[in-house]
Amino acid sequence: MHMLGQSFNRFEAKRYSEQVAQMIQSKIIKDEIKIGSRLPTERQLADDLKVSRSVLREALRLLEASGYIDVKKGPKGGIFVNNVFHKPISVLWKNLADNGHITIDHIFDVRMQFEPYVMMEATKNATEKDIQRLRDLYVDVDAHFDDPVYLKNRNFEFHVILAGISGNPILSTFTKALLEILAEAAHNFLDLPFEQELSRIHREIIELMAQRKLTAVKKMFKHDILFLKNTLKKTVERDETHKQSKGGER
Amino acid sequence: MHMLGQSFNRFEAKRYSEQVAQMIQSKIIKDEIKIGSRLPTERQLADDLKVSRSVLREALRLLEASGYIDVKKGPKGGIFVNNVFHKPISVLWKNLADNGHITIDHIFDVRMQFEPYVMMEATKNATEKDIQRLRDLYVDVDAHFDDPVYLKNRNFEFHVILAGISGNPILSTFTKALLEILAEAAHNFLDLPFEQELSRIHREIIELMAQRKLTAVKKMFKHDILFLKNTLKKTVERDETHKQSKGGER
DNA sequence: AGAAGATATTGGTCAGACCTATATATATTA
DNA sequence: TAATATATATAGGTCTGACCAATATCTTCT
Repeated sequence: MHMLGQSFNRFEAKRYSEQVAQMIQSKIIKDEIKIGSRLPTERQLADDLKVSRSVLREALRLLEASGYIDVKKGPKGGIFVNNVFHKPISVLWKNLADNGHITIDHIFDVRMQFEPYVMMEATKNATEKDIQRLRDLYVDVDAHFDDPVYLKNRNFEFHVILAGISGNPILSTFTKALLEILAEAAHNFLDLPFEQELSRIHREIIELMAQRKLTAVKKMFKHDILFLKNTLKKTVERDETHKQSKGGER
Repeated sequence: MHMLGQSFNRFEAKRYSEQVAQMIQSKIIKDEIKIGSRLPTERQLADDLKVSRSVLREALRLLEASGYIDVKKGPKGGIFVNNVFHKPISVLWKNLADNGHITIDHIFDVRMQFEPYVMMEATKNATEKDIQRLRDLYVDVDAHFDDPVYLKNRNFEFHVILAGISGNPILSTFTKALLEILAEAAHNFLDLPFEQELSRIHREIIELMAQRKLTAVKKMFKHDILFLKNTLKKTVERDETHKQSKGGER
């Protein structure tokens, strides 16, 4: 690799892989590469950037770990750009939860601490368009009211969009990270009545937001989180107790 | 690679590189690999794990991005394990701050929101040993009271230790991430009187903690953060104004 | 003793081969 | 005709082995 256009970050990064990752990241951030688009193949990209495929791949691992891209195999596969703030901080985070170093309580202590703030900021900043976006999220929900996966995805997305409306990229990322960790810690818990109730609460929150009822929103939102917490704790604890009967030791 | 001991995460991860990364990560977390120790060379490790060096290196990039390891060149170089919660989330985060997508305000909005909570939890949970650890941090500070770098490191470490005492790994990681981003956004601002004042505040906080004066601690801590914010904002804004005279366009 | 240079160690990069999952088209069969 | 095999091409995943480059340490020369 001779030179990647310019130098980055004041002093040039050490490895080519880091430079490549930062360059692609910059282009994504600056919207020079559209979200959802597919980058050239590994071989092509490596060639374009004048680096070996190994270097390119190490760069991809970085971008992937930070959630900038998804990589899929096969034809119609490739390297896809996705919304930065819609992706987990790192695959390795999940492992933390799985190792028992992060508990449900840890997660909810943090959520209770700063998601209501996210909620407040979002309510203050929300434009009519934002509110509409939230409503749209649940517009087809009645048609899928028996589909737990559909509901779960909506309910997840709700929090992500909210963080986005807050206008603070850090909040977006943290929120997303927390939800990802939570999903892992809760062993991807899925329950229809539970998701239905969450949808109901969320839609109620949206309308309160539309009316800018700050206090009510905050109260409802805390209710939302606590409801989630209690349900999950019960399930997970029940799981833990039954664990002994399962063979897998790891 | 035939099999890495066991399978991970319920369903096996896709790539070997991810499996390797998770395996090494697990060993670090379980303390089977000591912090500070040096892993075998890339060639040796790849050989041990029955994977190619390429796969091993992609795994290293993941671990590095998540702060689990440091990699240095040359003899006496190699792969070093470091404290997970003492390292930045990712090199790419820094780039975000550098691109102006994350501002000082974003960072401090978040810090103000949840670091006081960290402070509270730490004060509640702190053992005598914890307090002593904090005092030790500043024990040699008088001898280095003219050394801004020394002070800066202590003041940084203070917040990290505090998050550790809180007992919530998520808070630790977020705190560290915020501080790393901040350092980048503030262009590694360094000023002697400023660091001296921070040291003073921190030592005061430690003594208030020792006496479990919750309210006083919280108040002092907020003061600490706001002082930091205001100082930084002034400096950074001044920097921004002078920017035009600098040639580098990037 | 001190400076200059040789050497060994370890990560960094490269090139090219082959493996594997998967979407799509084609052929086969009920 | 419609459902189901089977072939094929695409794009990532893995492997090998070579060579480059930074750096700590030892050696040699002044």
